[in-house]
Amino acid sequence: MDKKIIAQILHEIGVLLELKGENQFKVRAYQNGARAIEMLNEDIKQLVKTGKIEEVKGIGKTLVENITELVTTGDLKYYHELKSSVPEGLLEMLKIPGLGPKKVFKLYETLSISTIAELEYACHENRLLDLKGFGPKSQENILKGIEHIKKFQGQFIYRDVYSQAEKILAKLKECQEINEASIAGSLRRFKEVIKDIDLLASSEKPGQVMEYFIHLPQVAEVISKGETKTSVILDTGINVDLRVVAPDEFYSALHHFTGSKEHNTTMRYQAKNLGIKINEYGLFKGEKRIIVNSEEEFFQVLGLQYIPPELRENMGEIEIAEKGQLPNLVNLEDIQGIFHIHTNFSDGINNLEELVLEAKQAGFKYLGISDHSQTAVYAGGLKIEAIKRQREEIQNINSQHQDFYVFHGIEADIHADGSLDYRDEILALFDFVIASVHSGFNISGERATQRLITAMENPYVTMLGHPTGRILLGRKGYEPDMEKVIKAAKENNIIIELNASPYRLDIDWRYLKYAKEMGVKISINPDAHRKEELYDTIFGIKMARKGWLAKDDVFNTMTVQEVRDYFNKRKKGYESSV
DNA sequence: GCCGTTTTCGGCCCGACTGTTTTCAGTCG
Repeated sequence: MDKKIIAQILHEIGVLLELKGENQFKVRAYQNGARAIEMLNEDIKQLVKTGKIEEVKGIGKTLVENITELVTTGDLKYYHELKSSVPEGLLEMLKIPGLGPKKVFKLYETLSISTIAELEYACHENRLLDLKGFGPKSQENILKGIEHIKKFQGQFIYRDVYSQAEKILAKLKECQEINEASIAGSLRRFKEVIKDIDLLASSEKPGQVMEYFIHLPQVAEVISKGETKTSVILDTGINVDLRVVAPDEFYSALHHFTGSKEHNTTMRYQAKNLGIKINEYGLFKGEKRIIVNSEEEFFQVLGLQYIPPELRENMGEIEIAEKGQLPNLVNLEDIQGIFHIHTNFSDGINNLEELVLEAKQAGFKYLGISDHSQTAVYAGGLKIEAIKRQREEIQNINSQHQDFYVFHGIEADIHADGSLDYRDEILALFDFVIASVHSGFNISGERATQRLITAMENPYVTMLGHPTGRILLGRKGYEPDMEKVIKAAKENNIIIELNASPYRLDIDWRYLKYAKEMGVKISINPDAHRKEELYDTIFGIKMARKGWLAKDDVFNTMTVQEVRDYFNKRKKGYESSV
């Protein structure tokens, strides 16, 4: 059992205790404990074995016992007892805006409501009206919330939200009463999935700003409106929160509203040690406010290096910033070329030449073509004859372009047993081979892990494609043990793909830091099926930054000559071993 | 439930807004 699952269980215990009306500080202790475990660098089994787990801050006597039970038996009796005492539907009900643990439990206790469906029915029957703490407004809002959840499941992928946020922001900047405005929240932190848009503005006249905001043409409904905080729903169904602060509060507020909540919490502890209090209006030493004129200055006051928004997830960034050792994060300009491109030989829309022209225009120096392999019949996977034809076409293109190079690769399907879709002598024809899973998703995590590892042990494989097969908000993917997969990549000298399709963003950024520490290179691949999708590379860059990657950690920041040398060296490696 | 050199007891991060109240609990970020 790895630390991620342990952290999840501790977190869930916290939520369950909250639902049962337990002491809020006990709840917090479990949630702090969950975070502490998540942030560990060491192997948790080892920590338990050596007893060092007791030394972890936030883990006391009870949590040590619980964690030890989880690690040694793979289970926790207390967790099961707790879980069985709380109906599962109550956790679902927490997703309805305006409903927190107290109210959910009250509904359960007094009206025996334990699912969203039951709650919806009860609202239609007006049964919430007599309940203390509830009234007609809350009943109405709950129904709206349920409708919203059903319609949109309450979440959106980054790409679909960002352009909307930019448009609203541009409109705000036109408002004369606004001094400064910015995107904040999870969108500013480049989270792959977004719940709502957070915007921040500064003004002397917040009331007028709010009036201006709610009358924007995209606004479909006003949820709440105050002097400093207003929430609306756009015609596209997404929530937007606008906060307005005084001009000299802007940068400390920007930090506050960018979050994450966990990052802010740790920042407050950090500040407290220096005798400074942080709230959304600024930094305070006693009664006296310390005014800052940029976010850089905000961090400086607290003795920290500037932490870019994408790193603010409480994954050790504050500690490292204190030492001044944050990485210099990779940029789009560092990318020399891109791999994992589909042409009309398989399921891509464009031909090779169209893709090359677009790539040149985008400033790339090389492309790595990788169409589907023969088993992927649905996607027009390449038969042997087509491979040879494509090879000739690529050689032809390469002879025409002096300042651009096309590498010939393949996206080879990984079969259920981990074997690849072509014989070795066919795989040997390519400059590079991306091994990916496209079928048989319903396997255990253990089998998925073994399947990927077996594929990576094939000496002809260069890269592992979209390691979990997830589709954001759509498909969970097979759930391999990513730490084992990354270790195997290291042992077999395999590059791991960060699939930059906004629907995938797979490998998950949460594992990038580990891959970096292990010295496994990451390739940011757009998985483009049409020329416009070459530009999806930017979403991969955002995730790479979120995962702490610097230029040197990313394979396709290498020049065309460096890539050629790398592939040639690999080829020699397996030619001599075969 | 966790923590600690002012403490082994009594604290634990902070504030806005809503809907319910008639001064505030609950939710949210």
